[in-house]
Parts: sequence; C-alpha cells; structure tokens
Amino acid sequence: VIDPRRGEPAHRQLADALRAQIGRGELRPGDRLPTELQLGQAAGVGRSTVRRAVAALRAEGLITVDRGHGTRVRRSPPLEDVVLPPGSTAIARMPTPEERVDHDVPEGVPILVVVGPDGLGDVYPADRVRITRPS
Amino acid sequence: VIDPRRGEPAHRQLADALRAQIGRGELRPGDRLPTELQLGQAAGVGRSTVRRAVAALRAEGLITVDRGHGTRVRRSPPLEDVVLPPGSTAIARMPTPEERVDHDVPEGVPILVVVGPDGLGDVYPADRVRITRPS
DNA sequence: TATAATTTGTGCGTATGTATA
DNA sequence: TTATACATACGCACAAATTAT
Repeated sequence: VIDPRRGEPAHRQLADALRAQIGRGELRPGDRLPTELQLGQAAGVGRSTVRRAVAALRAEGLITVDRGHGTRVRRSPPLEDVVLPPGSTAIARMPTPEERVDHDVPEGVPILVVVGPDGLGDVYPADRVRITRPS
Repeated sequence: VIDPRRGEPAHRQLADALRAQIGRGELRPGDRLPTELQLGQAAGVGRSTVRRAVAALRAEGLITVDRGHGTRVRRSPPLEDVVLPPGSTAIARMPTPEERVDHDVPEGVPILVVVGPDGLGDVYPADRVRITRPS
C-alpha cells in the first residue's frame, strides 16, 4: 500500500489513500475509520506516521477526531453564511490556543477573521462558516 | 521555563512563550529563532515537542521555516487584496498536498477558496491574500 | 458505583534523509 | 566536501477521555 521509495513521504501517501477512499464513498460520512494502530499495521507504518496523515485530513475538514472514542468521516453540515460587510476584509489563519477555546474551534481547523472598517474583528471557525457577498 | 505539571502541554507552553516574545518585539521580523535543538535544550524538552510548537507558529503565520537554513520571524508583507465578487462565497481550510504545490502554499498555511456563482473556485494562500469587499 | 479495555494525546529518544550554507 | 538544520520515521511509555463490563 505504502511505497517507501516513492519520493512522497509515507504519511502523505497514507493521507492520499484515505482521502481517496472518502472521495470514492468507500468511507461515508459518519463512518468510523480504523484505529491508529490498525491503520499503521495495515499500511506497514508506525503510529506517528499514521497520526500525521490523520492530522492532515482533520485539517482539511474531512474527518473528526474524538479522544478516547475514535475517528469518523465528517458529516458535512451546511456552512453558515456570514455576509462580508462593505469596507470589510477577511483573512484566514490558524487560531492561537486561546482563540480555539474561545470560539470552540476543533484542533487543526483554521479560522476566518472578518475585520470591519473600524478595525474590530470577528472570529469564525472555518469548518462551520463561509464568507458571502450578496449579488 | 516549561512547567510540566501546569495542565497545559509542554509544546503549547513553548509556543505561547515564543509567541509572546514575538508579540513583545523581543524577536523582531527577520530575526532568526534558535535552532530546534537549542530551543529544546533551553526549554528542557525534546525536539519533537519543539517541532510541534514551531509548527503551530508557522500555521499562525508568525514565522517562516526554511529547511537546511533555519526559522525566522515573518516579515509581514502587505496582504494582497482579492475582491469578493457579488454572489460569490469564500471558505478557508487546509490545502491538500496537490493544492499546496499548485499554488505554492507553505507548509501549515491555510488556503482561501473563492467560489463564484458559476461554482468555479479560485485558490489563494491565506498568508498572502485577504478577501475584501469595497465600500 | 467501580473497574477494565479501548482509543487518542503527549513526550521522549534515536536514526536517517535532504536542502542549504 | 563538510557542517548545519530541518524533515521523516520508528518505537516506547504514559496520560486522559470514552466506552464497555
């Protein structure tokens, strides 16, 4: 499954394989993924390598990870629309730990910061919100 | 410097300390950070712990990391403004490896995906672009 | 209620590869 | 060529949260 001399790192090859399974629907929303140990044994890699692959998919918003429970394919909820007011700007970045707890952002998920003309900013988790401009 | 029994994980305490140094101006844009080995020895933690802290700051856009060279405080370039067209939406997430190479996105940096009314999307690295709506 | 099993989170140490100077 | 510094990968141990017994 994983080819060590493929040029691509093992954790990316594993992430690609899992991403493809989700994309093809072999793993459907709500399905549980194998445990990190099982994934590692099946792919012939260590657990730290598995964890990097899992972290990538989590950051892309494809899966959710719950400590003590497991990993599941994210049920994609409809994103909430946040209108970008005239004269405002929006930037995206990873949150600080404080911002993560303040706005209930899952680990590895970016935030959207909407800054108004007055310089004040609102923070939104990027996995639940999209920025819109009405036509 | 790092208190193991503080509740907070060591890698987050280290990230907080570095973030504070940058925020206070003790580390200024363009300055090089100590090597991962030096940071670890100074803080009394292993290199894998240091790397997690460094990865967090990189994801927040505070530093740049160059393999074989070192780590520096990011010189904040003026963000390029991308106008959000009427009827368009913008979402943020982490890129897939393919998107990273296609759009030259540094490791750990989110992307902004602007989707027009026709459903076609443009991808921008979140560390170089901000979304704007003219007033 | 208490205990154990499961599963992810944190942290260490070590080795090796790769890009840069 | 050599040295430096980050990247990848492994294995191990223990902690913490959840679920099952």
